Amino acid sequence: MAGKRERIAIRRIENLAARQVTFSKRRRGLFKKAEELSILCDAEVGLAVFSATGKLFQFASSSMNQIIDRYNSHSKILKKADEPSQLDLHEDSNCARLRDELAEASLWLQQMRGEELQSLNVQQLQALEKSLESGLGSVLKTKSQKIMDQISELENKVRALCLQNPNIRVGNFREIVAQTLWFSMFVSLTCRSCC
Amino acid sequence: MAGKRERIAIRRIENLAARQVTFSKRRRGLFKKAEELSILCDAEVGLAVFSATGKLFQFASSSMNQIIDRYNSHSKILKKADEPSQLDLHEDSNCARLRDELAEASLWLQQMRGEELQSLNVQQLQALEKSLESGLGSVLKTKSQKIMDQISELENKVRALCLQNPNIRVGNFREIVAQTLWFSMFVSLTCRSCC
DNA sequence: AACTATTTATAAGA
DNA sequence: TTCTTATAAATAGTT
Repeated sequence: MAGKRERIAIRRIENLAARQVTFSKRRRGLFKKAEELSILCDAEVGLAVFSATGKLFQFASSSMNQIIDRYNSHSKILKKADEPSQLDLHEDSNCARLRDELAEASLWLQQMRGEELQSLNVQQLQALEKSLESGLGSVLKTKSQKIMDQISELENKVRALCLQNPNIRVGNFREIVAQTLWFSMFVSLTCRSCC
Repeated sequence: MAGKRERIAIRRIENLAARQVTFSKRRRGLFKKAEELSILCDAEVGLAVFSATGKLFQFASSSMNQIIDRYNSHSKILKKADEPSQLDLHEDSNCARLRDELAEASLWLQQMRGEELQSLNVQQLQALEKSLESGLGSVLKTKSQKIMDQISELENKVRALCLQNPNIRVGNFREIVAQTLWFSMFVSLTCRSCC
């Protein structure tokens, strides 16, 4: 019949076939639990497994590169005074400062894009929200202005054409444009908050 | 008596305390299984877990750096090979590259804050707008979640107090809180988009 | 942190 | 490999 199961000791399985079967089964179980942990507990999880034959299996709740980046920035802090890496050995203080500044700027960028927010408290989130809203306002204003500029430019071109061609009257311009697809697109781009 | 256990759905545990307990339990289980797999099946295993609060937990059957190196050399085949690795470059050019990246990151930050927008065209402004909106959405979501966590934490504390003090009924909690300044603040912070 | 009723993972066999 | 099943192991809810 099926499995009279016994507990096994945790050491290398000598039999190749058994080792491969166990690898396949336990690998699936491990990846499943990794994913469950990331979902249930809102954790970022990265898992890489190389089989004895060299094949790579991986799981990442976000992306493996993002997790490796986060890992590096974390462990960099932990081993500040430890053995300096090859890069750090020849690095002058100016370069190190650049690195710190870049790390800080990157974190800010990530947070403005909505990542890495868990370490912020409610007040900090509130401040970030303000900043994003203000930035969004400026962007919308600039975009509208550029679109209006483009419209005036077009208007000038049409006016110039009209001077050469008396069959078209300048006063018609807005009406003509209003009937075109372009104008409705402009409107939808410009007035996103009001309509 | 102890645990009448039910199966749970695999999605984010809303209650903060329960989430933390489960994280702690399942994390231990996951790391144990990762180690067992590496020993039983002679595999190289690397596992990194960031808690929702940003804390790092890791396991590596050899060393994490070795595993990251091996991962990179594996996945490098899949990626475009024209990307110059920072290890291949001399320190000076590495430092110069840092400077460039910092300059670019700074410009991005400025632009997300609504400065230096004149050099962007309408399409780029549109993309920036999308990014800001998405970031703002995540920030709002995270903020709401943290506030709800704080509320359930408070709720748990009140519930505990009620158990010790029979004069207060648990059912009154929301009504009591609803009368306080705090609750109205919570509501205004949480429901900015709906009210 | 401990306790257990249950669910889940899996070792061995088919 | 895949399925089955007895059993070991993990863990959800409680204390």
